[in-house]
Parts: sequence; structure tokens; C-alpha cells
Amino acid sequence: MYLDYSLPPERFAPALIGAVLTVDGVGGVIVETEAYDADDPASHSYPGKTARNAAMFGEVGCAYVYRIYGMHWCLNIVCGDRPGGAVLIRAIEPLAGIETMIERRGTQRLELLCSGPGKLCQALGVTREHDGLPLGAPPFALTPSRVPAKLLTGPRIGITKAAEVPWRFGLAGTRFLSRRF
DNA sequence: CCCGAGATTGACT
DNA sequence: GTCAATCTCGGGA
Repeated sequence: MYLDYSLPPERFAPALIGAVLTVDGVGGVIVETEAYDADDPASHSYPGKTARNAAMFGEVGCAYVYRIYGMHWCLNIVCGDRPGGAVLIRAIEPLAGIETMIERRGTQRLELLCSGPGKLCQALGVTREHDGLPLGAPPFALTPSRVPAKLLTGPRIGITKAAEVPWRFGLAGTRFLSRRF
């Protein structure tokens, strides 16, 4: 099994569940993702290319990192067979560098370290500096899962446009989701 | 447990 | 000026 970055976001997002993502050796298993694509009113790429979303129109397999609500970062992986697609990483099960995550997050509770797009960026140390960098090279590492994951699907969270589209994906049975499905 | 409000900044109308 | 792919804390049931 390998990760095919040319898959459209709604197919790449579920394929990412179970993969192991680290930044400078800090990270864990991806347990929740959301898909956004070029024809999607909820996507940052929908209005066209701008300075902020330029990475979404660049190479697949690279990061798109943006600031949200003035204080948090969100990490996406650019993918698809045409420009403008990406998958938002929403939650991770901590595995490596847990002591570092505890320091950065200010809590010892494992289920609060990476259970949300803003939280996991804080825990893994993801910022604007990572925007546009390939996931396959340091400081990133992304390893596909060996076995197919048991998946949950549901509507995406926190958006106002196309809110009913079921493009949120999660790992069944984990306690590390941002919210229950 | 559930809900509401405040924090804080930059991109876009 | 408005508003956003969020998080945290405090209060009430």
C-alpha cells in the first residue's frame, strides 16, 4: 500500500486514515481527516489562487498551512488530479515525541494533545514555515498504514458552505477524534 | 454534559 | 469592516 497523491481529495482523505505522520520525529497515527476540492464552495481554493492558498495550486504531496481565527494553524496535504484539492488533518493519535507534545500543549492528557486541527499543529510544531514543504522529506515523514482502516464518515465540521457534504473521515473505535461522529 | 462567549489576526469585500 | 476548515474556560442543568 502506498499513498497516491493524485487521488481526488474525497478518496485521498480516507486513504490517509491510519498513516503515521511526524514532524521532526514528533507525531502519530492520523485518525481524522476532511476533504476539500476545487469545485467545493467550502474550500479555500474555490475563489481561485491567492497568496494565502498558493500551495493548494502547487505540487501534490506538499503541505498547505494557514492561520485560522487569528491564532491557530491548520495543516493540509495537497492532492488530486487537478489544482485546488487538499485534505485537512483533523486529529492524530500521539505516538512519538509525546513529552514534546505535552510541553507544547500544556496538558498531560493524551486525548487532548492532537484532537483537533489547531491542537495537532501546536503539538507537532507546524507553522507557516511548513507551508509548501513536501510531506515526503524532512522535517516531515508520512508512512502509509499497512492494513485497511475501519472508517467512519460524516459531515465536515466548522464550515458554513456545503456543510452537508459527508467528506469527514475517521478511524472507528479510537478515543483521539476531535469530536464523535 | 451542554452551551455561550472571548481571544486575536490577516485576507478579502 | 467582516468573518473565519478553532480552542478554552466558565456557568448552569
